[in-house]
Amino acid sequence: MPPWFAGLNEPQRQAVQALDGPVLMLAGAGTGKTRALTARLAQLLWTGKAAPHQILAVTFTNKAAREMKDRVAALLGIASVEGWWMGTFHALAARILRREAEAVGLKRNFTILDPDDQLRLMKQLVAAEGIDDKTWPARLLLSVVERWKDRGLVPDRVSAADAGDLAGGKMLRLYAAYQARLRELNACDFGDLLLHCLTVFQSSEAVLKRYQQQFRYILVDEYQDTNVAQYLWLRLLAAGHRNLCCVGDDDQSIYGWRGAEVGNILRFEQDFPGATVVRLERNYRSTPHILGAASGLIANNESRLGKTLWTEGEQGEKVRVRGLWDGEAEARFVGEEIEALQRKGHALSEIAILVRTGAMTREFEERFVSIGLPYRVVGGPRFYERREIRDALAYLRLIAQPDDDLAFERIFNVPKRGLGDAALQTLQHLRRAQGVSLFQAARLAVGTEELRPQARRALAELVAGFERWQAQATAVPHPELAEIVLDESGYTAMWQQDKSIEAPGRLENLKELIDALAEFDSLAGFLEHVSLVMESLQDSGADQVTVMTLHAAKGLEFDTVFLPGWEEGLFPNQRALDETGLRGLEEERRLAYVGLTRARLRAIVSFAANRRLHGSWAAAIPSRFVDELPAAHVEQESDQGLYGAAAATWGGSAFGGGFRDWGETRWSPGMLRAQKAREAGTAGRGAPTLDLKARTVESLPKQSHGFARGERVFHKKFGYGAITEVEGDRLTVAFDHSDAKKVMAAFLVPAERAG
DNA sequence: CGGACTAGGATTTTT
DNA sequence: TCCTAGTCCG
Repeated sequence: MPPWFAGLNEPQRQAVQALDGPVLMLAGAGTGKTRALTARLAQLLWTGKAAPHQILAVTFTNKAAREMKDRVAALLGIASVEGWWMGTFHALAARILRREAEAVGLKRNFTILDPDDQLRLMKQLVAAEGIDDKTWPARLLLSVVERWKDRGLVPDRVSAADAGDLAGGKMLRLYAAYQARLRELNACDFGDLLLHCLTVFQSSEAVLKRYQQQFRYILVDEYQDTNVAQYLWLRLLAAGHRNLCCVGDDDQSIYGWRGAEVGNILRFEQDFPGATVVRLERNYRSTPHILGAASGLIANNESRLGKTLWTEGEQGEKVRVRGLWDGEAEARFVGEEIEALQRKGHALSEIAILVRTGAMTREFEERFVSIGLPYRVVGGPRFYERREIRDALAYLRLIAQPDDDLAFERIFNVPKRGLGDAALQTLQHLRRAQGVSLFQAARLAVGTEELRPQARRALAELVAGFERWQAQATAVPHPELAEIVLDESGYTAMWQQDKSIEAPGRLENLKELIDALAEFDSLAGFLEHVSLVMESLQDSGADQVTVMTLHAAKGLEFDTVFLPGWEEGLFPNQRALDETGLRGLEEERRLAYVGLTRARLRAIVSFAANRRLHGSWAAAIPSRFVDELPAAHVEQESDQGLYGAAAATWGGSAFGGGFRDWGETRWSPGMLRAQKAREAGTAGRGAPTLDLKARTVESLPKQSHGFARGERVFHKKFGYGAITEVEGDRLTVAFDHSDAKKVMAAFLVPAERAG
């Protein structure tokens, strides 16, 4: 028996051995999915059922593809497996489309547009079609196009009903114009990579058959995050040998907002009759308490296949739930907890803070900087999205592909050479009239009186530069060429003269770009890589805490996971709720599930009663997800005595009373103290009620705050006001000097006791 | 053309 | 509150 079977459990072995026919591997969080997958690939090669080039393996990210390649090679005891088709949908589709480009009216050296270019293009077209961009922002219309592409819809397949009155009824025309313009530019956007592939496959039986025959075995990871276009792409390719293995977890589908269809995985058995379904339910990652909390939470979702994750081992620590005054306090709390862990010898690299929105990282960054805690933020501005990198790339793109008008527009006045809107308008006019590219138009304009002498001179120099660089491209090694281009264009000089603090870093990044360039055989190869692999080059081995979004955390695991910001509106995110209702809510819940299941040993959920959003303060209510965590696996904590007046009303339960079914009522000593203080009318400002042991409570009585409608109250942040509504311990207060707000009773004191 | 100012908007994001 | 994109004026 080959070595990769060692240590696999029964379902995992089944997943490895069921090589033929359709297979659905339902792999819960932390159930050793990657292990089974790599073993399966090794098994395919080892049994001789397929050569590497006959296996199509699709992953969600480039990183995942790399890791899988390395792991399979390691299993087989070789340095690397050459020649197989492993990568993301987009990378694989691009590889196919490069060969078949002519069939969809593109040249083989087509450009893959980045999101910035896409938006710029859409803006131009919105203006050209006479659509009011105030009512119909290009951003929105672009996302409409993207969603259509996600569903595999080319312009003439979109129904009038789908288009509705979008863009004032001009949406279909706009989509067609967008596609037409992309063809003129010899360019594709990301969605097109798949969409054009589908067109190729559907229009040529022979071509499709060739690929069907080649790919004897197809394997897809993260199937729950595939969209319709990807599903169709797979179905076409798999129709030949029917050896399709899809791996995923419906409970971890979190990309619906960008077109992913959980339905793909839910429907698999109907789509591929006779499919073998393997369930990996034994979790090797988390403690029973963490797993229990996560399972209880996700059980609130309706649309799921349902799994029963189990694990052996010690119960471990309960999931801690902690309420705090505001975001700042929350960051302080997390910082302190991390320092405590650090003192006990825990590695910072085993600690992560998973936030719902990117903006939330800031509060933690500020805190960590001030206490000197090493951290890194994953995500954020990616290397290839930096301005200087994108500018440099635009130069290189224009050398490789002179029809790339978007690249031309980007750099024709960067560095500033006295060319502006007027000059561009002239060139655009010429471009349209002559049916040529902007670069060609520029070349033409140099020989006319169309432009002012100054602009003409500048443009002539630019055109001459590009002609020279294009000629050099064949003779000079490409990293060197890049250096020449950046020097001669004045781009490097521009940043050298820039006195801002970012300038040196930008020059540094440009150097890095040149280094990266050297790792590729050709300029074209490099540009392909750049457009398909938009990941940052960060991966320092330093011992630092990781801060990132929940989305970015998918597939990762840590000993300790902090989950801050569990507040209604923030998480579940109000916008997700508004836009997709129950579907959105369930996706948010899956996101919470993903977050919890990242933790191996401990998870700490927190929420704040007040949060600053877009500059203004908002009172927050604990997330419904907090209520949904099963009491048996949760330890609830809250602050008291920390916020002066607020502590006095602790008995009213800032964070406890809102929880349903929290088991039997138990009063902690601290609560009793606070309650007594309240009854006695002595606000506990500064009262030493902070007692670590006393803070743990399992249940809090409801309606114990004793506030009534009409009562005058004082709130530390909002000042005086009157209660207009009471819903449990959530009160609506009409503040004298602020709008009416929902606040937690615990943060109110009767007005007569304030001050 | 380019710097300064102002108004609006502000999830999640890999490819 | 903070950032960016668009507008206005020198």
